[in-house]
Amino acid sequence: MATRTHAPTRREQILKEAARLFAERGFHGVGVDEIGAAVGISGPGLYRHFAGKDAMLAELLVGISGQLLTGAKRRLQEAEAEGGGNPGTPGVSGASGALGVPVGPEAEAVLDSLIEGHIDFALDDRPLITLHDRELDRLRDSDRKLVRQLQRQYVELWVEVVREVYPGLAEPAARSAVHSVFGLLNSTPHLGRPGSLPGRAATATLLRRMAKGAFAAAGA
Amino acid sequence: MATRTHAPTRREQILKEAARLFAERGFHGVGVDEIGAAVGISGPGLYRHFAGKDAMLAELLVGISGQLLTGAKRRLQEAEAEGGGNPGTPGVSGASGALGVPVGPEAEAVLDSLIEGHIDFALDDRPLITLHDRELDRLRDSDRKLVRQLQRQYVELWVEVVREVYPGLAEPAARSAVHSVFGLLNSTPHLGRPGSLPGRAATATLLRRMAKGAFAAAGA
DNA sequence: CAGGGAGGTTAGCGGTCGTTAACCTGAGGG
DNA sequence: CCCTCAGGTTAACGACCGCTAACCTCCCTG
Repeated sequence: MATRTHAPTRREQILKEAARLFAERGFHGVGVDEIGAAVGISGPGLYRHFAGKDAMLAELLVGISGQLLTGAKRRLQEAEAEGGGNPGTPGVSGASGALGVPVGPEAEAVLDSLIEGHIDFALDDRPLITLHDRELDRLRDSDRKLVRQLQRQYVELWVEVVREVYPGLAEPAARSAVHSVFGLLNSTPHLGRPGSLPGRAATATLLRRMAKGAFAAAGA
Repeated sequence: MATRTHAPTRREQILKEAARLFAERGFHGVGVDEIGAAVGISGPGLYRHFAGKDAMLAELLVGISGQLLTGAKRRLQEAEAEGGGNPGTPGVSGASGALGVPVGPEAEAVLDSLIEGHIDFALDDRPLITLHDRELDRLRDSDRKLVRQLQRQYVELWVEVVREVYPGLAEPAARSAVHSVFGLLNSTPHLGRPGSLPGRAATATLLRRMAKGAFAAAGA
């Protein structure tokens, strides 16, 4: 929450409006003139800020994936520090590597935290969540590889935590379960315009309960 | 399952390939030449079968929505007949109207059946499931209205059944829960190509368990 | 007070795309 | 045996779109 308290720069305005338009009508369905018009300038003026239309999409998608992954890593480390957890055993789940996943009851708290973070993101940046799994194929190869790598790390982080909480889940099943819960949490754009919702807090609570219930049912 | 045992006609070939391409690269990202090439003819030959590119998308989306709704209605009626259920009380849930929803334990069986049907569809027609909630806005107004109406009926049918199974759920919460479970079930396109999956039956079982777990958690 | 760069503008080019026009062909029926 | 017509073909048109070129105009700074 401590990010970005300054006034939004032009670039940020453009990215925000571009995200909204891309989410509404698809990358190919939006012209650069429309993006420009949405921020008060028109057409080719955008090229003072971005190399091209592709570059806007790339920056959006890389930003989303990175933000999700960074937040998840932060939450995992916070839980690790808070729990005082096992300084000598950075990883218990076999050949996993990059990050130490807490064990036992602490793992469940981490999973809750991951769910909470993803819900916040899905509710606060609905256009971005839409783009994130819809327009990936419109990227240049190098950008697409980068985004895919970030997404994969994010998924793997969830999978490790989920398997710690539900040891009965085999790895492929856990991965499928994680993707399915992402589908559940990312359904917020379909829940009607923000106003027909029963309130943000109530929606978040419902989503959290459903996600936990889905995981629990998967791990039975 | 009894539908379409005959050899596929040209129109059906075209629709199938168009659905795949639209799902892969988006409606605006696919040219008519590519669609034609996918069925062995090239470019404008498609116009012997469809009025235009828009018409293909419209037929696909209307077909999907109608198929989902029809299947759901059929399952509801089958359960009604099988349960022998309450011929004098066609509807117990207040001012609902079009269809009689069974009460009590029968309702849970109906919900299971709805989940089963949706999973079958999501696993068998992944491109269509993708299009269904992605390219709706590219339709002409009249077609879009029709599709929206069919989708809304489908959702309402689920909502009625869910509220019968979990009477504690208020209507807006039930609607959100239904949309979220759709998100969960429609996540199959993200589960990797059909082959990296742990097998269709295992995937279906996992999805079914998670959907039921999510509903149960929502209705607590 | 020059001057230079940041951030706009409009005109226009080149390519792509959906669609139409005009033409061809092979199979079935009177 | 011709005629028709379903189902193709290629050529081409018009619109649109991403992007560049050329130019303008403040504002800030030495």
